[in-house]
Amino acid sequence: MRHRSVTYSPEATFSALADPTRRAVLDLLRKGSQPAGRIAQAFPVSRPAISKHLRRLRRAHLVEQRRVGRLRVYQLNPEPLKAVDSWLERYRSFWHTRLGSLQAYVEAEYEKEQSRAKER
Amino acid sequence: MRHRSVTYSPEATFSALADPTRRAVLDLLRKGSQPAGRIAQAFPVSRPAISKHLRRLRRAHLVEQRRVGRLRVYQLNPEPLKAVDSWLERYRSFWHTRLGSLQAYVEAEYEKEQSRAKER
DNA sequence: AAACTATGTAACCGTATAGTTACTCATTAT
DNA sequence: ATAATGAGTAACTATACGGTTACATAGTTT
Repeated sequence: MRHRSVTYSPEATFSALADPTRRAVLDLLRKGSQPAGRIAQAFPVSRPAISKHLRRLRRAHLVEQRRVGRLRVYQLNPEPLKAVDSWLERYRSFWHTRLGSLQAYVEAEYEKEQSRAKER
Repeated sequence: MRHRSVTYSPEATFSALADPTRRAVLDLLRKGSQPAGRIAQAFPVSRPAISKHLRRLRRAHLVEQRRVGRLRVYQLNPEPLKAVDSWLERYRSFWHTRLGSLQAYVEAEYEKEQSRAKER
């Protein structure tokens, strides 16, 4: 059951990561799993607010929840972050090779094409 | 002027990337810079909608705009993605080393501490 | 079983977002 | 000069979001 082989929607992942509080929660969980209440203590917002952030993180599979007595212990799940990492892959070439200049070339090419097009 | 040494807010970057249309625009620009109109043609939504997406991408510094005649040519700027990449860095250890088991340990430790705490 | 505790949900509010159509502005073509 | 074209902005609408307080639920203590 630990390996459900889920596909993580970049949709859910990126929008979960868009909120600073949620990123801070993840950072906190890097240092170890914690129950909801203790997580909430680390933030100036109300506990229900954190509860909602945790739900969003859960739906994005960025955290997993285990019930321990009346505690709900949250644990970081880095899988969706791996997905982000591999999404970034296609852009890596852009900062590793000098592709800016190539881009400039493509642009120039396009603009030439544009002017040619005008002459039908 | 090309090197303004800007700091990219993960805030702006992640929320820009949260929208599938905007990610698609970036993917499109990977293949070369294009004017706004041509970008818009690639999508089923109205041109003003794309215009607004482009503004958001601009504010996130994920694209740059150059005016060429009456065209506005958009070019991908991978810098903020590099920032995302380095934000991810701190999580890489989580999927490279086997930290899951360590986490389990920390949890157990915490729970023990909890029970001890009860006894004042 | 009654009281307490941890956590999630409901209902509500204000603001942001993505989309639309209508309009404006600047540049190119006639 | 006038028309046409590319692109951004304005105004509006519906929905999502983050926050709040009040309430519900489940487990733990006494």
